[in-house]
Amino acid sequence: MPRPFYVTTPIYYISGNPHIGHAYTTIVADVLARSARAGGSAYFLTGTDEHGQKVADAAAAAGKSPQQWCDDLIPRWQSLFAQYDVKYDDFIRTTQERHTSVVQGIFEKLRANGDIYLGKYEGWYCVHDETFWLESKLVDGKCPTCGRAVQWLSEDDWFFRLSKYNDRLKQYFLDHPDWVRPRAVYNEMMALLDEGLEDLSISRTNLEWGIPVPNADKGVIYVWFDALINYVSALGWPDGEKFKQFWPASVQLIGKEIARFHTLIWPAILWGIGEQAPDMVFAHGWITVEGQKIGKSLGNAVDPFALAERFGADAMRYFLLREAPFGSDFSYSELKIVQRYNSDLGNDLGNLLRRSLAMLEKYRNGLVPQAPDDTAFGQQFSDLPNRVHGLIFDLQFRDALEAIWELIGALNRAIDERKPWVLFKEGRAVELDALLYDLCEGLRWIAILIAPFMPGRAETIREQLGLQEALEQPWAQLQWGGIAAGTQTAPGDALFPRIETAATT
RNA sequence: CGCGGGGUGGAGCAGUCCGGUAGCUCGUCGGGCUCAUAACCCGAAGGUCGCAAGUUCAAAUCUUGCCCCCGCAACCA
Repeated sequence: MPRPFYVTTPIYYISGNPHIGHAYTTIVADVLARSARAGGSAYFLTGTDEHGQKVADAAAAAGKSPQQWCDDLIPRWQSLFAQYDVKYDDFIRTTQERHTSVVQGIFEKLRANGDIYLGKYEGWYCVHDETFWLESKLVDGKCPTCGRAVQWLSEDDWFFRLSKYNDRLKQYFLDHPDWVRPRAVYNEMMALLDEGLEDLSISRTNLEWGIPVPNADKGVIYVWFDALINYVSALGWPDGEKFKQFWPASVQLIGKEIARFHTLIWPAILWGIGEQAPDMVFAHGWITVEGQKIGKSLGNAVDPFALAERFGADAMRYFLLREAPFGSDFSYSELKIVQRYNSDLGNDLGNLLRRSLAMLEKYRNGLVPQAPDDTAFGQQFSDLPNRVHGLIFDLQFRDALEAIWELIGALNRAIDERKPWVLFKEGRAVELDALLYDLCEGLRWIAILIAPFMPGRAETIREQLGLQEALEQPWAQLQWGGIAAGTQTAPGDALFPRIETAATT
């Protein structure tokens, strides 16, 4: 029985509508969770981050209370994930009582042991934007966003004694060189540790939308301190059954811009309350549009709903994980999606299913023949499931998909080389049966292996093959020869109908 | 000297940590096949791996300098 697998996404800050990047991270987590479930138990957490100034501002602009604003937006996020076939186990909202009580509990515990203390927070402050600015950010001594004069503000805030954990963090990084990935992010965080960490202000007295500092007459807890704790509050820290079962997290997925919070501050908080740091934090890259970062200010945000509708959840999931090595930025364009769709999904995979079942239908009335004695494919690909499995849990999704496509390529090649139409015409039944069997069995493997990536189409393949078994099964036990002779197949519509566009013709 | 990432055949990328005949996908050109979603299979052309110097028997890969592009710098995955 493998160790229980716990994967998290960042909780998404709901100051606006979701974009394709939010879908991306969540899909990756879903692929990991589905893969883990096939071999054991897994828990997959996502959710929303609902406190802080920006949410308060956005709500005010819409004439709503912050809570109402969040409540109204939640369905938008949940329907996004549903549209991409994401099956999370829990969806946490930082405004839920189960979360706020844990945050306050952790605050209290850290204050009791001296890791949280009262100090002074000082800096340049723009009253209009309600934002603190570093001296270096000021433009001509004025607010860089609104141009108004700034004032020197100093308030009493609660501080987290982050500096105390600098050495322990550094040692932890040295002892666990793979705990932060990819390498570039690890190096960047190490550089910050070498510079030395300063204590962190974790309360705001000028803000009301947040979790109140416990046993204090004013102030709310800094939104990041609040947000990070979701990963354990959702499990019912400190005594929840799920917490005992699943913590520490196996993989925490984040975007690279929030690496410092997750790899420096988060472990320190955990250590402060006597818990373990997660096994791995993986900071993935950005989806860019023609090399430019996606952002509302740039007006190039990509609507994930429209993409799912146009290409389908499975094709989008495939594209996002196949296009670039996980961890790197990659440039998105609809033309690229169409090309991947047509070549990899339509031509290679869809067409393989179609031509295989068409021949089986024509030559053998759609019935899977006897398994051959000679299993060249079984030999050649016996290691494939373990290989793919290993690559997935090493978060090398692109390589995992390429490995699966090697089998698809080999099957397409076998058809050309062994010419079943000739075998049929010449009555060479043994050879024909052997090939047809291998094609069906290969497709069964493919359905099982791609299921975490493309759960919908994998299921379609399963149905067309006439398989009775569920696709979610331990890969280690996958053996060539699993599809039973006599299985009635049912050819259907094209798996990925070709998309014709001006650019592809 | 704020931190970091990147510059590889027409396009998009891998490979760079642990030097050893430059790889993948798409596109292009030629051929094959007819089971199939004008799909599939085989072959070919095409790169002084940003520039320069250095280390080495050997550098895309290590060192140094320079040029260009792009992110980040307390709340954008």
